[in-house]
Amino acid sequence: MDENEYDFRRLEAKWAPVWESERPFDVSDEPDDRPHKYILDMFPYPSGDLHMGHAEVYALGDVLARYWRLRGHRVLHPIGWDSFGLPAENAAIKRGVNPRDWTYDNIAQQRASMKRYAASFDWSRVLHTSDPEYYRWNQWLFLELYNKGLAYRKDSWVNWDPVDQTVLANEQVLPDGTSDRSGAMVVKKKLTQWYFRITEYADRLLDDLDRLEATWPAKVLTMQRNWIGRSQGAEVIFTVDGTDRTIPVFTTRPDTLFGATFMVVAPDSDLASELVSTADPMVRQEFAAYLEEVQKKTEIERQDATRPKTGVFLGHSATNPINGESVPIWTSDYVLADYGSGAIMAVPAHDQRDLDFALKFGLPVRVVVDVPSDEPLDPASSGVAATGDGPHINSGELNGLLKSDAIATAIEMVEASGHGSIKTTYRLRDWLISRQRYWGTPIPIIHGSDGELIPVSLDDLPVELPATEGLDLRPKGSSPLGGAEEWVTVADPRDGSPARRDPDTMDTFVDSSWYFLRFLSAHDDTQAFDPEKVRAWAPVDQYVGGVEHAILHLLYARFITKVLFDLGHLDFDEPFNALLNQGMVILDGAKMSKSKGNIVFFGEELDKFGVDAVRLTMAFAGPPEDDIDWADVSVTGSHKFLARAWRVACDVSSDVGVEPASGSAALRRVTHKLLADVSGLVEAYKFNVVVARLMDLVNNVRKEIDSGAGGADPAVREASEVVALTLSMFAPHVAEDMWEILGHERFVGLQTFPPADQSLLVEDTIVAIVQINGKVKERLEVEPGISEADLTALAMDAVARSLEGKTVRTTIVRAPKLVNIVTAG
RNA sequence: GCGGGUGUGGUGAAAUUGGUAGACACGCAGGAUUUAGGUUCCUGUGCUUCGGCGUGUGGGUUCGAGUCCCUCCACCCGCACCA
Repeated sequence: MDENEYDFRRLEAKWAPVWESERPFDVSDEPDDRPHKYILDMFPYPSGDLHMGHAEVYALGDVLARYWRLRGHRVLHPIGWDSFGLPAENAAIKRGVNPRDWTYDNIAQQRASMKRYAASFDWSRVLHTSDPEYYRWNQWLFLELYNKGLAYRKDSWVNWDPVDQTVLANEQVLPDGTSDRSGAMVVKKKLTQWYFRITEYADRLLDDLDRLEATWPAKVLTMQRNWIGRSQGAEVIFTVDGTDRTIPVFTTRPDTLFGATFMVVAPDSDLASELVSTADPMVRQEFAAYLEEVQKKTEIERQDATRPKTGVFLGHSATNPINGESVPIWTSDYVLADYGSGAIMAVPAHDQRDLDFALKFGLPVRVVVDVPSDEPLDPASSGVAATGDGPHINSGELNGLLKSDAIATAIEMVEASGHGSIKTTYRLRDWLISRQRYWGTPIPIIHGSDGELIPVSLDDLPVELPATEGLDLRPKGSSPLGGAEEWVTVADPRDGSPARRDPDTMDTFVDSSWYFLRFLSAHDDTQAFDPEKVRAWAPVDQYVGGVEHAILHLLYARFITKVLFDLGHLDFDEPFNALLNQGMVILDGAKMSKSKGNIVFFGEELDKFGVDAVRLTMAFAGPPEDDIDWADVSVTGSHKFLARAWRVACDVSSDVGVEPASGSAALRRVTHKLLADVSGLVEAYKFNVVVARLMDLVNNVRKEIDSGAGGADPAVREASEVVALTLSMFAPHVAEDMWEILGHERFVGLQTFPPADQSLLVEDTIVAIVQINGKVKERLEVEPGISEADLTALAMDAVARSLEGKTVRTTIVRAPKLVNIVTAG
């Protein structure tokens, strides 16, 4: 190997061991005066080696971490593994390996790849969520929620695979309604599961999004707002005729109460079965058949709004509290059991779904809002519901009122008679956290023989997973942990009688909802996190990760943070001050996938072009939020640029510390303009522009060396040092080597940017443009301080020929940059 | 259907507050060095009938619009019977 040739393999082999032994980016617990920054990349799931998506997120996250160090901040940039989860278990079943071995083998591989990738992580704080040292505190968190009444059990309808005998996530149900594992038609089954009461936080989760407006992507804010789906309206209470059973309904349009001509109840609700139990045998039979049909439908089929309405009459009627009218009660699957009260008042004239149903089953349609339109058409004959505003008719005291007044008046009316009130409803459901899986955090609850739920004492945590030996991990409808007889059987803490552990494990999103706090006290075995460290570092200043977590992970982490705030463990209630969602790395316009065979492998790219070239390409490809099509970018180009930058450092022949003032003013201006602009650019995530400016600076140094004063020019040294510093954000090996070649002590990543010299930023001359009627005609070199009058005179002179025979009407002057001459006619 | 976003050269993309459109690259063409190729260095490269024309379409505001407003078109993403 020639030391005078740029060779990325040599540089990687040279520097990786140095960083490995010196650990320049570990953050100690010693106090430090520098301002703090907590930069966090979403931690990976260990499902094999790293892929190009990881290459992007860890390249971009490292740009930000390294940037803040260069700005003189103390930066915490930790990494860990989200290592519980289903793929480990699937691999275990399929290949007969131990899920633990599979997981930790993959972690070892990813860890080696990450080190090779040279991200500036603090390797002293690594955590794995599948370590008992971590999930112990996950269990502590569960108990904190349980004690606060935020973790509870309830019956619910879940996706059930009748062949594999297991619960499936919605994502595991294919569009045709079959299981992605067994191919069997998925059905609904009612099971008792653990939930976290996230709905209690719906308002705060929604309202606090306003505080993130400037620092989170608009897309994520919108998605979360839609997901929470706050809807304001009223609850109105109907009464089943001949009984004192009441049915509350939620409506956003209480003003249309006079137009309610029937009610609809969700077929899978308790109310429907209760009502039908006292109906004719004929009705009962029809209902039973309908319910069976509905339950055969998948969630996907059911959500198809274009499907014709179906339903049956429930054999009862109810009284509308606003006008005492009796209306029939039907059931239909367009009403959902778990939204609102699972029952609605149907106003077919003013709601399309109700109208579709009414027309199908011949139910009456009564117009109560006179919606002005070009072609007034009766909804019953047009088939189009009138959803607009207008004066109310056929509505007693509401007649003549417009929507907003009518809503207020209607609510007053039902409130006065004790039949309703203002009400807010949410789309957000409570978070189902039970999983009938092995590879997760055991739920720290003991079931007494009397059915009592007994939380495991904090002293007995962690409840460790039993060994897999002798366990049947195959899906069978209940958790494999239930088969670990010795593990599951415990003495009831109350009286020593036989009791059983809860056999379920927690959703792995629980693990990741607070991991950013654990990094602050990764090895503390006395508490989940140290409040002192939390005060020093949290919340996270900058979070980096994919948009696929826009709802789930980010919503859960926000929820858990608010819970911990309420419990007094934190003094902030939003976990991530700023969020960057990087795009995907795709190939030939499509997402990479094994089946399509369009995969670029992380390791192969590093072998071919080197770590620095791949990282630089990630930053230079375009705005970080956009997808990178690997076919459209040039890693070779990045490699060539890095070699060019490295050679520039080799050509510097002045001494360390040489006074730059005597150097080329033109080159110094380019150098200092970059220094002046780099902060704004990085903080606006314009990494691609920083790289472009860096290339420009290198081109300028090259020119100065080759055709200017040469490598001895002090400005060349100054520029090369700024190149090394700036480049360290993108290409750590090249930057570190340049720094050494330039005669400095390592590490370049621990230096700070010199301040930009403002006096150097002023141009000697600038180009003013002369326009006629807004079109550019001439360019003039002028002094920056030129007066408006002088500039105008110069401009007039420059375009005199074009102005011949024309009358100048007015002149717009923006000295020193622009003159626009407006002519008449 | 509802909500959010994006449209700029052959390609990836730049463009403070409205003020030189296409920075920086890739690709391509030509040249120098070397010469087997590659590397390195230099020059050119939006279109053009050489008048001009150009930021998806059509309009508007303005002395001036990629940027602001309206219309339409295309594509991407999210949600989708949520009462």
